[in-house]
Amino acid sequence: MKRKITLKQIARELDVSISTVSKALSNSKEISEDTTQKIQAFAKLYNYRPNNIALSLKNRKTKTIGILIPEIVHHFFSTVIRGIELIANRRGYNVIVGLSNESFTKEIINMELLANGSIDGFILSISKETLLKQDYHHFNATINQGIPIVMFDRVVNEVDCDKVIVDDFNGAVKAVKKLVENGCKNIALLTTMDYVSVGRLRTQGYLEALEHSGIEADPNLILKIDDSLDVENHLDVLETEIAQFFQTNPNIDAVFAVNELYAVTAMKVARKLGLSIPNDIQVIGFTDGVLSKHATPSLTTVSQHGQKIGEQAANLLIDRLEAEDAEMDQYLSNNERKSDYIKMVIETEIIERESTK
Amino acid sequence: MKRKITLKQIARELDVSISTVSKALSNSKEISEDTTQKIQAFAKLYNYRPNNIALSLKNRKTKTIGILIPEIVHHFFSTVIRGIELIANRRGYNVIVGLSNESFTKEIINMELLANGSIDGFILSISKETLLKQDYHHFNATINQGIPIVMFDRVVNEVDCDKVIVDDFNGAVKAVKKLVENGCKNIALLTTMDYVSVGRLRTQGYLEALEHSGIEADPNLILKIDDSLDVENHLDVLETEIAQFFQTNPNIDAVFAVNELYAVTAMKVARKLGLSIPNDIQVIGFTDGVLSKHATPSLTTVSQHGQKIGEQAANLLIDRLEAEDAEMDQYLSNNERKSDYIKMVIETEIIERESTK
DNA sequence: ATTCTTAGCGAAAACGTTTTCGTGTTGACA
DNA sequence: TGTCAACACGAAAACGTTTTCGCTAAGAAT
Repeated sequence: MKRKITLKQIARELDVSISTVSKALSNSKEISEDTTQKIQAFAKLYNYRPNNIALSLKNRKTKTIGILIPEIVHHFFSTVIRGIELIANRRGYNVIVGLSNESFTKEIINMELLANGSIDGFILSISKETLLKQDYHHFNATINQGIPIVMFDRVVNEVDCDKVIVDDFNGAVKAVKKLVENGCKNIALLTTMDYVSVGRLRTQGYLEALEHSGIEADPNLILKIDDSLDVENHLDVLETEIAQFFQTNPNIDAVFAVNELYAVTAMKVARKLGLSIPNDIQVIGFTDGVLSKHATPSLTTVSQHGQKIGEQAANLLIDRLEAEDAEMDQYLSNNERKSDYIKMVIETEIIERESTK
Repeated sequence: MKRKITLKQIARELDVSISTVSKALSNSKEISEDTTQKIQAFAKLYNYRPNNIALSLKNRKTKTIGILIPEIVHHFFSTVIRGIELIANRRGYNVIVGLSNESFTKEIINMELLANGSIDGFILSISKETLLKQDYHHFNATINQGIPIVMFDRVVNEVDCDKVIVDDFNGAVKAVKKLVENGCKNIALLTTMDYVSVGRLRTQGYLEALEHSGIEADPNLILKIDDSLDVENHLDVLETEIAQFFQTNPNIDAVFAVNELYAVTAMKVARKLGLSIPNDIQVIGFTDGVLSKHATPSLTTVSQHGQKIGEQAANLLIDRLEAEDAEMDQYLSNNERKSDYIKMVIETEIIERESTK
């Protein structure tokens, strides 16, 4: 087992100073061609690579981005990560991933852990518990420490930073309008409790589209599902709830669901009740994941372009990180270069499949 | 914006030496109670936290694990990550994620990048291209540098390291035997090309189960699908291929598929052909993902326990890392403590759902 | 009064870099 | 021969820690 070789070892071996080795390897013209050749050859032979940690310490930057998300086993979040990783790698950064598991405490712990030098900036999506508590001090604290944050999807006005969001409102509007155009009169909404902002926005979009179409919203056609319990493992609860909903409202001719799971479950339940999709009921879901694509019938969805969100978030963060460098060079104080944060909105797109006409 | 405070600043502020501050904060009894109190109070006030990078450099260990996987938008891999992250966090480690995107070159680049001090060890699953090329020098090189590797799922005998694998062979055997017990006579196999080891093992399990049940394997009932092309975006190709397969083999009464996608697609195609599941055809898939759970009918699968794999892999790696520390303390050379690598096999489990009787 | 402990603290090295600033040697030029 | 620039290299600081070792002063022991 040969440990990685260091500058010091090369220097000793070749009987020169550490500085000389360093300079030679960076092709400084301070060093004679002879020595440079010799050193580079030796370095190549022993496969020398500078130690990242030492560089990080010296440069006071790690070239690493911290990603903090509520859950990784989730199609949307993993596509976002893919987007981040793509851009990050292309621009010379690594990504380190932390999972909050929707927990406020784990979110804080993870942030503090990473904020102590391990990363240059964060890309994150807020956990449900944090949204419930409405306690955002840890975000502001890290920003105050000079560590920039880019939030995506689940964002919040109380924190001043770059944001990349899905146009949840308009996505919902588009979806519901499509159902209206397809002739639906009694469009049901399957949504979550309101504290997750995206759910609220989608609900608002639903209402807006109805109003704009001259249809009066019927509160009976809105089913709010408590997602504080682990729905994935209580599918039966979800199914019976939706079944009851359908039975007490037999006039429903369309369903707009704020996520994929609700949508496919609604389809499943509908068919069990003898309803045909899309003939009796048309369905559109939010989030274009693997379920939608492979469901039978395949599900028309509002695609959020997760990968694009990740890419934009990564670009925003890295832009800001490198702008900071430039500012340092130009002796600009933080006050002069006033923080004008960007809120980037990613347009949604309706992917038409078999669950609508 | 206040940058994070350092030992040096505390020392200057309180007019003591850096050493004193460091010792006081670690409650060394070299320092008087008075001074300790004063320093700790000050540190708390300014929210002092030691700089991770500096610690990493000093201790020559980063307390981070590098994960290298072919693809993140994939239910199995994300559950593995979740398992790794769970254990890693619990044992005081962070995880940094790299994606090879099934590319040999990206795999190498990522490894070299992280191996230069950024991480203490790797947990990885080999990319398809690497498996095709059968070039594993980069794995052996990093191991030789003293960086331990734990491989999972897609492993290879040519590299000497800890491994965590699914019992692909027995999983397939169990699945096919179940189909036989359910009365199926003509069990089809939907598999991939052989170079991905897991596909090969599952195929072998299929053959073994048939033989053991006294059924002669019919080559016509085996469909090898070329997964070098991006199947997800060429679903139609997959569907027609399977449709043809069904039509030329109308005697098929069961399907065993080596992954989830093939299985649900087979179900979809079967139903389009007017076949009923599970009455006309029973289906079992490998990999228990989100598709299986929510398909209609829901799919009976061989669960791989991805999270458990991740947990075991993380434990193996961290155990080895910390064993190294202990060895150092005991002045044991690498030769004495001979590397006896562990190959851990995670048993599969059949999750019965609606696609079988 | 002298020596010995011991408590309490600081100096310095080390981890692996990069970079600034010297410094000695050479050759050219006056 | 003396001066000067250019060349080639080394010493040292800095990034933020931890830890070993040494030092001083005070009190105890002789």
